[in-house]
Amino acid sequence: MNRAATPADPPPARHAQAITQGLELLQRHVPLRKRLLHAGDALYRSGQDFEHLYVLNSGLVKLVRLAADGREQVVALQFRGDWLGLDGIAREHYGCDAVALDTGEAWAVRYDDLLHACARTPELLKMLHEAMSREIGRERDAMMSLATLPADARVAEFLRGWADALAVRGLRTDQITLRMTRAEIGNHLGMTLETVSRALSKLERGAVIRFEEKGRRDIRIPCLEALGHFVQRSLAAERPAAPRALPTARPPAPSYSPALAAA
Amino acid sequence: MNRAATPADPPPARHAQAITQGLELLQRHVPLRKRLLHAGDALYRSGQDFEHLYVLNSGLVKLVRLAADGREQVVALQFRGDWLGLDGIAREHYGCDAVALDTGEAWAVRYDDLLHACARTPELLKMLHEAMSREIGRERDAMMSLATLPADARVAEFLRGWADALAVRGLRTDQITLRMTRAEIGNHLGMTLETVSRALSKLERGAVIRFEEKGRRDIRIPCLEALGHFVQRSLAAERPAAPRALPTARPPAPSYSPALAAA
DNA sequence: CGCAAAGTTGAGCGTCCTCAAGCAGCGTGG
DNA sequence: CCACGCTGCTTGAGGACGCTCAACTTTGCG
Repeated sequence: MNRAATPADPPPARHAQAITQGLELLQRHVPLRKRLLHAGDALYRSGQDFEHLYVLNSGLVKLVRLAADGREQVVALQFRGDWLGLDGIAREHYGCDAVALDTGEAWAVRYDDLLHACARTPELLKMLHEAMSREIGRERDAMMSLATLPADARVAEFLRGWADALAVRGLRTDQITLRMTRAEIGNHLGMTLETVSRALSKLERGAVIRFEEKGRRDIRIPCLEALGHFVQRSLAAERPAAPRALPTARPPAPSYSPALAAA
Repeated sequence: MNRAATPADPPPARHAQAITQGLELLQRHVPLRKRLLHAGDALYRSGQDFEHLYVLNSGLVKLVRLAADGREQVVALQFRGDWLGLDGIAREHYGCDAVALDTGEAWAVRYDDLLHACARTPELLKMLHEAMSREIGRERDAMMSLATLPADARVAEFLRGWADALAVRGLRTDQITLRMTRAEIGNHLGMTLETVSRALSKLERGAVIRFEEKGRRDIRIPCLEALGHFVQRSLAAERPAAPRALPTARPPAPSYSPALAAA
């Protein structure tokens, strides 16, 4: 459980270990209060004074942003090892509600304590910065999904992202239990619950996913790549030739293809 | 220019000073290389090795995310005082192209140097964390715009955000010079250039904005609040009663209304 | 002066939203 | 135990918002 990760391990296992080791590091160097969560519990709410960061040890949490006019938006889903409350640092108030979607455990860390610990344990600081950096990247991916994909593809991409999150944590990716209603998924993806439902039905008809016997909240993913292919087909269909590239970017276009080229 | 900000200053001036003081702090404690930018210059490109963070001292930069399949997405606009390259920390490669939209100056800071300086100057670390936290918050606001607003309102909200960015920096907000084409704005907002054009025309007809004499890239904003009102009217029109609240959030709904209640 | 790039505006159409009806799972109480 | 109601899900029909295609105007630059 705490042997060093080696290059011989398959990548998902390496990542899962990194998360576990990060949690151990945290536990060893920073005073923390563990908090048990049940589905529906709010870890914190938008507008409350910021004092703690939280690291999710298990379970699943949604972050819901609230606009002054009453609009709500599920801006992120957080899994084991993810940090919660990062948007509170700058404003000194949390910017979202953090609501558990499942039973789990969050570790509360006073931000001040964390900073002191970071001063003596640089690995901790590195971990925090990577968490924030990753969060920024994830949000940008989400923006791109919202802005460039049709509804069906957005749902497919959402499932792929969920499966990726499981893979990184060393869990099986051929089966996802959605712990959200269609309305929540739709809200997160910028579409109505009916459109989510239709998109899932379409994915099932295309044999990209399958529903489990009882309950249409458990989804089987026979082949992960098929989800990606579905996205690409959606794009090819509505955009036969050139993607209307932005004028200012990349005159020659080098050979590497970055961005989503992770594993 | 470097007197302390006092509570007597109006809020925008306080923020502008904070930015200036932050830049001075940086300059004083961290080795940095200044780099002059012209419109179209790329500060760095997606996929390049991450080594430097950049702080914008003047000018305007867009961040463009590139998907493996060729899609491009303008994910953020950065103004004076903003940090660039934050999404590179976790992956050790930049996740976007950073392209100047205007003449300006960026300060390059080696990330390692910055960390060393932070160890001895906690204010620096605070500044970095606030920048990252703010970025996360901004991106979430953008996501909410994309997911919940109709096209017209999204354009109005975009202008409001731009004006806010100017206000925070102590600049006049009654006039904006868009340094982007309609296509770039549309890409950023998840709509076509034609829709951007129509939305701007509609805002002009509604006397919410006015075009400057020559060139329709300079926009006058007689009244900042009018932009917000326009957004609210768009929402009220298509959603007469309840906003279809998410099931799990806020049973009672307290009295404070957070989120966008800044400045 | 002429060309290319950017912007505006209109007409037609497709995707997705709205509204509505029906069904399935599930906890409650008679 | 089953009726009942509630919440969540699915599916269809119709309509609207925004995209596509196209023509034209304006601006900027060599």
